[in-house]
Amino acid sequence: MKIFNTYSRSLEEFKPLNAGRIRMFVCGPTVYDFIHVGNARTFIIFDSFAKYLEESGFEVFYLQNITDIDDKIINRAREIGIEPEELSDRFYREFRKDMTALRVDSISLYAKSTLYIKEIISQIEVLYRKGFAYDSDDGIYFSVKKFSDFGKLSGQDMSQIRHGVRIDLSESKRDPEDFVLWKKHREGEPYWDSPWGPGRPGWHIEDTAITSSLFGDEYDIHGGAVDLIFPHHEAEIAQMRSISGKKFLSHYWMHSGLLKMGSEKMSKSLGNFVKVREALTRYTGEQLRFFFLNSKYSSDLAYSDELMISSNEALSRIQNAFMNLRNISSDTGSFKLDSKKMIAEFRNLLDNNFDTRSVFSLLMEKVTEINRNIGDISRESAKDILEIFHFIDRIFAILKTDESEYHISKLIESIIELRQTFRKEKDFQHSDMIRKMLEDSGIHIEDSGDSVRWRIE
RNA sequence: GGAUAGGUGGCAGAGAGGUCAUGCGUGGGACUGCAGAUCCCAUCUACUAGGGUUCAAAUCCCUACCUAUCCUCCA
Repeated sequence: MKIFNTYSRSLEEFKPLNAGRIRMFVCGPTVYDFIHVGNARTFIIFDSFAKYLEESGFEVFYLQNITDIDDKIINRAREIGIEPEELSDRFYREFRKDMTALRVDSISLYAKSTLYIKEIISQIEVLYRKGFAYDSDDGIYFSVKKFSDFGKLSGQDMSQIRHGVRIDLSESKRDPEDFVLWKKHREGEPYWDSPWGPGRPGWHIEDTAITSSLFGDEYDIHGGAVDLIFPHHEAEIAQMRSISGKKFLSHYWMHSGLLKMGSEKMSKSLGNFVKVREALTRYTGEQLRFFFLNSKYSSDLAYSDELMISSNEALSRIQNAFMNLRNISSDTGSFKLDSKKMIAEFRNLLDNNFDTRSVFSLLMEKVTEINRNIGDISRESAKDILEIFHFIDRIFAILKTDESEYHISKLIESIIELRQTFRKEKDFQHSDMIRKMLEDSGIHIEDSGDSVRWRIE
């Protein structure tokens, strides 16, 4: 398997540190609000990648951190008038709900930063003792100058960095590029005791404390979106390698591209974002997954309702073919596909830097072939072809494979269709009656123009 | 100013020296009680511009222009 490693800027043959076992870490969210679909793209990409690694026979420990203490959390909690802990708890739970709805279920452990304060402090102590960190009036800082490889991952020459353009130059730092490891306590903020007095961790140190407790000094894969490369991932490398003295933190660095609204990155600060929670009222988790996975993971991708709709058309064809194959009851038929061969081809493509786009390109061709021959497929042959779809679904989770859930949703959809015919005929007596029946069964209906959205309350 | 990715058909997006990407959309047709689903055909001088290398370049090299991201926080 080949992976594009950001560190070397090249395609490398992937070799796990321990044969058969992979330790993968992906930066998680700061839980101060609902996550948006841009965040979701990254999580879906790495979820699917982890699923593929497992499908390829590796045992994967997939670790994700949860930043549950941070300026944003404190500020937002203050605005609403609740405790930071209450806020982060709430949005951690909301985040997990989103992940479930998006079928992101490959993470072995979600590690909350505040549960690793002890490890964070001991990392800072080591850095301090070794001379990489210094004590200042408002915190403990990492001295970037002391780590000569700083900038290697992002290709930055630290002498060329433009200081003070966007960041306020702090008097407390020796050098502008230094970053904070420990923030000293300020009135009204949560704090923990430490050798430097009460305070709380800086952002970058959480991740290395968590990975070092669970993985040790080194691990296989570190993932995240490109906007985290500098300075976050550089800082992680600097911290951990300064502590361990080793040549690597993660052996492979994988970065996913950004989701764009128009020509700009979707982000909280620009305000041009769509929450996952909102998107899920319009689209299914499978539709969002298919949209995100049907492009190269490392490229930026534009998001819009229009693009979602066209992507959904393609997904429907796949899902319809899948459904039709499952419903075949004929004993005779001459059409066959060699599922073993197809799956081997898919693996080949995925082994090339997780080329999901080519997989779907090939799958679409096969879907057309299947549909063309749908009347000439025996139950036996359909069973074999379905193996292909099961393989696809194990990795991408884009099909509704749960039989009961699938049939119930189909039933609901048929009832809604029936109701639509009444609405079109302006027979509102009957359409309202159907709506009431559905509402009574806990199925909520929302009309908007010609389309109908529904959800189980 | 520096760094890192890019600039591909109406749209979204793969590919990375020679053969069809794929999907959506659009037009036509087949099937069908209607619709839907599905299939077929067409949309085939698409690769930012200008130079160069090569028998052959969207793909390699040079130059220019443009875009995004990072150099606070961000997935």
